[in-house]
Amino acid sequence: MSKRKDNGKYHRIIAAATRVFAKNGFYHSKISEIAKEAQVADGTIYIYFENKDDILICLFEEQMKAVLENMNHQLEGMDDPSEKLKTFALTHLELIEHNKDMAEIIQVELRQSGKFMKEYKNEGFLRYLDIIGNIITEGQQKGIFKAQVLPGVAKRAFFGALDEVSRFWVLSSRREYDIRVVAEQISDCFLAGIRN
Amino acid sequence: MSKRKDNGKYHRIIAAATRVFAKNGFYHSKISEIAKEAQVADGTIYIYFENKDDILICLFEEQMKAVLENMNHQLEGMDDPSEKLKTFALTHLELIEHNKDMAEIIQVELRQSGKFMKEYKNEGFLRYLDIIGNIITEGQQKGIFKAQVLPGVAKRAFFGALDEVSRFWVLSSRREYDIRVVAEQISDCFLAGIRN
Amino acid sequence: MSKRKDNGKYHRIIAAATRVFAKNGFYHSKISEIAKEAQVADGTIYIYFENKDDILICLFEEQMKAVLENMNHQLEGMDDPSEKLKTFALTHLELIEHNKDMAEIIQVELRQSGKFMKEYKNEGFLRYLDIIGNIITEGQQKGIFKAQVLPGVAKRAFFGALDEVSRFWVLSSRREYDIRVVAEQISDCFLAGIRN
Amino acid sequence: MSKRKDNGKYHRIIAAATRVFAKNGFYHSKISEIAKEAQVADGTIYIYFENKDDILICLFEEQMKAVLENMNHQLEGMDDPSEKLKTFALTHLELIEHNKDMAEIIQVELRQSGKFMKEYKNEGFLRYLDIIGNIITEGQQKGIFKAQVLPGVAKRAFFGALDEVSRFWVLSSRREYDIRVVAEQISDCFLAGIRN
DNA sequence: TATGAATGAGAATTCATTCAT
DNA sequence: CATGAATGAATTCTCATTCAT
Repeated sequence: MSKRKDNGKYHRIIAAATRVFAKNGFYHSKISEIAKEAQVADGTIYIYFENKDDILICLFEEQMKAVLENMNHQLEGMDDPSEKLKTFALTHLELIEHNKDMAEIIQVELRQSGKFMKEYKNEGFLRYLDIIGNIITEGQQKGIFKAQVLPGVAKRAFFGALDEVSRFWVLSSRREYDIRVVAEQISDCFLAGIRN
Repeated sequence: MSKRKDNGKYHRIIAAATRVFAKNGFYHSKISEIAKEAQVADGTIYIYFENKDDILICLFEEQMKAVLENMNHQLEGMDDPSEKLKTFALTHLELIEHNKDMAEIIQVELRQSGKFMKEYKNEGFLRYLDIIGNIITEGQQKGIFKAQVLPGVAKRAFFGALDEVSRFWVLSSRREYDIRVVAEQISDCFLAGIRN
Repeated sequence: MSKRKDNGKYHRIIAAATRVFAKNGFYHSKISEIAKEAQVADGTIYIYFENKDDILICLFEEQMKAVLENMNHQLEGMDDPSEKLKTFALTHLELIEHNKDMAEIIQVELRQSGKFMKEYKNEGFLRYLDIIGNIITEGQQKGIFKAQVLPGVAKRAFFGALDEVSRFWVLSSRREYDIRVVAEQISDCFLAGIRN
Repeated sequence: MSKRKDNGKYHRIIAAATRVFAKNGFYHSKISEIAKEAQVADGTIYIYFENKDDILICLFEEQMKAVLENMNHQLEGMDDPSEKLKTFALTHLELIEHNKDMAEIIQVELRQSGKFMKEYKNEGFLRYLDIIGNIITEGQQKGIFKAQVLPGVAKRAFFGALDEVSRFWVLSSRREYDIRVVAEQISDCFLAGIRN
């Protein structure tokens, strides 16, 4: 595909941007800093990305793809909806723990509206939410979960609980509680709340 | 640090900024637009605020103060921790519903790290969370809530659930579910999860 | 109209741009150089002009207005179309001689198409041409000039003759012929050509 | 200075550049667009041309050579200076009509000073002008044209008249008058003006 | 010769902030 | 206190040119 190098420049830039955005925030990050971090010329970035915004979007989609695959892989072969939710919670928090930079960007930067989010239909995220929604629906069909629970609300509530807990994690950077304990508390509570 | 020599101007600027920030996002909002919206000269803003960041912080604290007062007022005279949590949920969502601009800013803009959050110790928010924490502790002391629940985790989980649901609200701008139903679903589920 | 200075900044910028554009050509002129030449900050230019292109357009229109007024003033009170044409030629060349910078810009820069000319309907110039056209028509009505001459062609031919001669002037910067002689040669030849 | 190792590539680039420059103007044309239009790699252009400026210069000289040859060929065998001038006018306008792209570049782009024209001694053009000059001198020697006419001025006036008329042609793209009529009007007028 | 990915100098433009009035 | 014209630092993005293949 190329004559000269190309030593994974695309991914090097994504990786560099992840670090830089996490450190400074999107709006305080300079293209030149990302370029330096990626060991690439400023102009090179514009070969691989449309503009600064595009880096953030690609970064997010790239990551969301991996996150979705990983989550689906973890849930594969599971039958019990309750177990699935527990696994979801633990997997999510572990992910956050192991990708603090990424987590911070997703939680903090990508939530910005500023010509973002509003127009950018965040499909990856919606599919992530739907994994939870589907588990809940499945549980209701199996008669395990209360029928009156609204999956559209519950999936957001469950995700929101995990997210807020992990935001605390990411931003505070001190680990007050063990991740397994936190995951358990949240999934147990939630399950107790929706189980018949 | 900002001179609060009222006159109306201070609050007019806060109100204008709320609208402008909500519309464009913090980083895409211009001081000059806020000034125009507040019917004030650009320079005047610097009499009442240190700089652009300061507007956002003041805006947030001003609002947080009101939110806290309102919430405490709603909970005043209540005894049953379960009722309190239900009231918290409903009050929070009603607040969001009636202050979309404000809600968007708090949820979206203030979460930005970019030289924010990290240094800015968001005490108002922490006190808001502690209202939930205190209710849970109280419930545990009364033997109503499970003792093994960690209030530090649970308060964030509960808030996170409400917050994610309301973000959906704010950003989507369509009202798929009734607020009272949503509040009930979340508090019922949570209560079922932590009650003995 | 202003609190602080404003010492003719608009015209100072126009004047500076005239010099800078004439020296470097439009595309090799930097805003910062114009700013320095005008003793103004770079940003100040954007208070008075939309962008770099706008400077050139305003510069041209400003000048065209003056040129038109001057020409109309010179022709005022004249009756004989032949005399008028002679006066036009002399006035035009004198103008060029006294405003070399301006002349160079109009002749060279403004002719650029590059997103220019094509869209920018150059009304000032058209009105300038029409002065010639009207003189010719008038002469034809008076029976002095040949009826078969097409004013729409002749006005351009006459102007083109003057223009090409003066381009030579401007670009060569050496004065091979006296301006009065040149003006006379051209108007005499042209008049001999169209007179009955 | 440019290697003319033909292959077709050299002329393909010239032809592509002609189209691209005419469409966008020199400064808004990108090497990469010319390369694409010529079906050649960007780098290949630098094998045949020194730099972007060089393309324009070569383009111009290449064209001027053809124009000169064509004009000399048309005038070959003619004796009467008047006939020659008429032929010059018609040939010139026909050329413009059949090479609008080329015409636009010569008229518009090449007139730019921008580190051009001033240093670039445009010999082709001067020789083109001299064809006119020589015809006039010849006519004067034969006693047909007025002796007091300055050939150095008259050649520019005649060319300028044709040029301005054809600029109108090129830029307006609508054909208000027939080319033969226009050529006739201009040469007739000019001849009437200089003939004894 | 031919290629086209990579380079990086360069410039236009923005906008928070200041300060003379 | 209020104003808003002026400032100029800061940053994105472009594109001619190079050079390893």
